[in-house]
Amino acid sequence: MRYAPGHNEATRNRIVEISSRLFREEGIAAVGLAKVMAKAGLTVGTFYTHFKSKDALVREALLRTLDTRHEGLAHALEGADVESVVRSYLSPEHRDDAGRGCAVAALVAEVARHPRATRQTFAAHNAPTVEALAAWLSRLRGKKVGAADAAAFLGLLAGTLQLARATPDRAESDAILEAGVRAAIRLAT
Amino acid sequence: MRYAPGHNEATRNRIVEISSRLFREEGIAAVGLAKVMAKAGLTVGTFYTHFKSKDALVREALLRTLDTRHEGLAHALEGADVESVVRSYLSPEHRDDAGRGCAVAALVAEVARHPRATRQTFAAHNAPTVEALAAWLSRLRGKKVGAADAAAFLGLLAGTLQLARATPDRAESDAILEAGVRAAIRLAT
DNA sequence: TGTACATCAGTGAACGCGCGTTCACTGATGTAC
DNA sequence: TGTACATCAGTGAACGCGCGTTCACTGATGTAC
Repeated sequence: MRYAPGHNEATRNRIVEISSRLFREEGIAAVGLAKVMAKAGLTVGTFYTHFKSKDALVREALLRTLDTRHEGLAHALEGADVESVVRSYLSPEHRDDAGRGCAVAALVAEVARHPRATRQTFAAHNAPTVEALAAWLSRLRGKKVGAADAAAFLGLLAGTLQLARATPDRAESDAILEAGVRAAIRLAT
Repeated sequence: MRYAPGHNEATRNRIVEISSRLFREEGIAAVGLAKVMAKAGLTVGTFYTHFKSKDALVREALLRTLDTRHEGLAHALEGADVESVVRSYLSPEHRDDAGRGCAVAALVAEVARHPRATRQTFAAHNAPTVEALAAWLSRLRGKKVGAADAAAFLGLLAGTLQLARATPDRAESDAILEAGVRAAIRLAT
């Protein structure tokens, strides 16, 4: 069969989107290529006409997810008050839907154990978000907040979300999210 | 061969210690039983005379690691100033030696995706540490700090350590640790 | 207008490998008689 | 004192399975002549 122009890009795109979701939901190691390709309605063999290796897909999925988030973030931080920003990150919805959520919270620990190339992709495409956070925090505090401080702020958000996700008691998990909101507000202002 | 009394316990113990280290270093999924048993100087078959399954070992290793940390912590927090406590957690040494480090930072994201039994073991054996942190923070702030707030504080520490671990540029990673120290001090006092 | 060939995303079977788990067996030492 | 049997941590080979990766092939459509 012959394919419409852009068919290749569209398929490649679909594979990236699907894997990005699955990686965040189940972890990178737990997601096999067969599962990704089946969700894309294709067989495994096709994978290698689009990507050099699983590692290459991992990097692609990471940068896509991080870039997409950054695009949304710049807009979301525009004039938003601290509490609503922090509360939407540390929400039960975000906790319960890791697949559509923050890649840092879902994958940072696993990425830390990946090859340098993966870590570099992660760091490079997380940097714009950290910069945007730094600018936002600077505005809130009325004085210059550096990238490292913004990263620590992101660490608080991601770490607290992870703890909430690992806590089996729902009321306790909700309370951790609330405490995270309080802590983040204290830190941001 | 016949074995000395306590030999069974000693072997079981060794398997738990070794796996606890490897799990924190490489992640639970990435560590096979063959690797654990080889490090213990045994063959894989022996594993099942000591544990029902890999999942059972995971729970055992988690509770052991968390209990051991809690024992050390109560002593470490006794009269220690904020900065030295926080700085020893967010140290380059801790970042670079995950195998001997905090199980929360190393494994919380992976545990969140494990069966409920594992999450319950994790939560139950992490609770004493959170309580000890809450008591310590209460002393520092001069007013009652709840368990959820202490958990958020632990979230800041673990999340920041994870980000530092994933950051390939060493200077940048060091700066994140320093920023984490500042944030934790602000939050604790 | 008709024929031959090129293109290329996708197929599907196979590859070696490591995984968790099972199981018949070993063999040094203990106990029973 | 000597013999028969019980104990039990450890052995090592095998199991089915899913993994990432490879590769000869397909087949609908495009282009060349």
